[in-house]
Amino acid sequence: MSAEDRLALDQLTTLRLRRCGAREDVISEGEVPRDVNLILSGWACRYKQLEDGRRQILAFFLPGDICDLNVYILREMDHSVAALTPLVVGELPRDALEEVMQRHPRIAKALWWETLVNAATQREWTVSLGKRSAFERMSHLFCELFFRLRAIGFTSESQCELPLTQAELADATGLSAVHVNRTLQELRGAGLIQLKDRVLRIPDLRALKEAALFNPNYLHLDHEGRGLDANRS
Amino acid sequence: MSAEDRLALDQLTTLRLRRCGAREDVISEGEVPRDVNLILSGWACRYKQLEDGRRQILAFFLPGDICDLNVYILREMDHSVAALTPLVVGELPRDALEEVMQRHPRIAKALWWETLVNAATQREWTVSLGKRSAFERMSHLFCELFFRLRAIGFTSESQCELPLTQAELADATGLSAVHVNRTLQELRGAGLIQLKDRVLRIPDLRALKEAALFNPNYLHLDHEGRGLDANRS
DNA sequence: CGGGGAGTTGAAACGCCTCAAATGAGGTGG
DNA sequence: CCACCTCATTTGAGGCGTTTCAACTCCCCG
Repeated sequence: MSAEDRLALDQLTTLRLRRCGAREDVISEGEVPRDVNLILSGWACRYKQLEDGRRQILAFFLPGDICDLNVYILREMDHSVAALTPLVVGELPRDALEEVMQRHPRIAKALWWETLVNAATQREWTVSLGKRSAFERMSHLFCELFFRLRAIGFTSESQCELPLTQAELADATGLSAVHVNRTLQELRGAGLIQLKDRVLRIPDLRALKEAALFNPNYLHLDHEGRGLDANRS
Repeated sequence: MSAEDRLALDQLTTLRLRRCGAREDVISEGEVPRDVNLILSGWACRYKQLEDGRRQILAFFLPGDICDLNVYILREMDHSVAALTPLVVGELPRDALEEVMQRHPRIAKALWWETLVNAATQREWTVSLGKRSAFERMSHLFCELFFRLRAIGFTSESQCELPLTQAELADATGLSAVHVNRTLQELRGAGLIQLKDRVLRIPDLRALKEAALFNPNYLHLDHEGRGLDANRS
C-alpha cells in the first residue's frame, strides 16, 4: 500500500472515536446504520437472537476488523454487534469511506477482501455447526482465533489472550455452557490446549488442527489484500 | 433501473452459456475462478466437504442468483458449487463485469446488495444450525426457499417446486437423512406442509413461519436493489 | 426382469442438554 | 478485614433428540 493510501486511511479512522463497555451493543438489530464501525481495540461479536431468547454468536471481531462494510446498502441491520470486552471503535462516515474507496482502488480492494473473508468465515462456521462434533468445533474455533490473532501480531509463542467466558463460547459453538465446560476438559486432557485466566496456550498447533479438521485456506491469509488493519497502518 | 442499465446487463449475460448435468460441479474448491457464474435456470448449491467426506451444503442457488461475485479477489475457491438439477449457467467475464459496475452504479449497487444478502442468509443458516431444532430448521428452510422463489415468480398459490432429495435436505440442515425423513413426517402430520413428487405445498404460511421462528428481514426483499435477476431484466 | 436410487421403518446407542447444586474468584459495603 | 453479593466455572444425574445401522419398499429405467 502506498504512503498516500495510508494517509487517506488514517484521516478516515481518526475522525470519530467511540468507547463501549463490555456487553454493550455497538449497533443493534433493526437500527439503520449511519457509519461503518472499525474495531480499534478490544473484542466484539456479531450475534442474532431469536424471539424466545436463544442467542447465537455469528462471528468474533478482533482489533482491525471492520463490522459490516456496506451493510447500509441493506438499509437496516439484520443482526447486532456487541462488545465482549471494553472497546474502542472508529466510526467511519460512509460517504467519506465511499469516496476513499473510489479514489484509492487498492484500499477498496482490501476492504472487499475483508468482506469476502468474513463471508468465507461465516461459511466455515456453518460447516462447524452442521458437521463437526463438539470436540472438533471447539478445536476449530481455537485454531481460527489463533490464526487470526497471529496475523495481527496478537500472539506470543504458542499463546494468546482469549477474553471469552464459557457461556460466550457456548453461544458461538451452538453448545450448552455445561457441555463447553466438559469439552474444554477433554481438550485439556488430550493435551491440545491449556486455558486459564483468559490465556489460551496451544502446545502443538499441528495436533489441534488435525483434531479440528482445520484448513486455514478460508481465511485467505496469504493474500495482498491482507494487512489493512489499524495496527499496521 | 434504466433501459440503458438493462441493456448493459443483457450484453453481459448473453456472452457465454454453459450447461451442467445434475450433481456436476460448476466450480470446485481449490480452483482459481476466471468468471462469475450466473444461474439462468435450475437449482445449484454451494457446499464444503471435510477431509473425511462429511459434506455440508451452505446455500441454495435459484435462477437469477450469482454465485460468488468477486470471490476472485480471494484468488482461490474455498468451497464448491454443484448443480442439483440440470443447469444453464451464464459465465460473466470478470473484466467486463467490473467495467459494467464502474459505468453503471445502479447495477453495481444491486450486485453488492446480492452479495450482502448472501452473507445475511449464511448468518441465518448459522443461527438455524446453532439454535433451531430439527423441526424448526426444516420449517425455516422451507420458508426461506418459498420466499425466495416467490420473489422471482416461481411460486403459484401456496406451492412451489422443490427438486431436492432428502439426502440433500440432510446435508443442508446438518441432520441425518433418516431424521430428515422423520421430521418431514412430523411437519406433514402437523399440517404445515405437503411434499410429494418434488412439489412443496404450504397450506398456511403464517403457521409455518411461526413454527420456524422465521423472520424474513434477513432476505431484505423490500429493497430497491432487488430485481436484478435474469428473469426480470 | 433385474438393478439402483429414493424413501420409509424399527431398534439400539450415543452425544449433548437440562436441571440442580456446589465451588471458586473478584468486588463492595459495613 | 470480613460478610455478602454476583458471576464464572465445575460436577452429577437423568432425559431427550438425533444418529447409526440395517432392512425393506417403491418406483423408475435399462
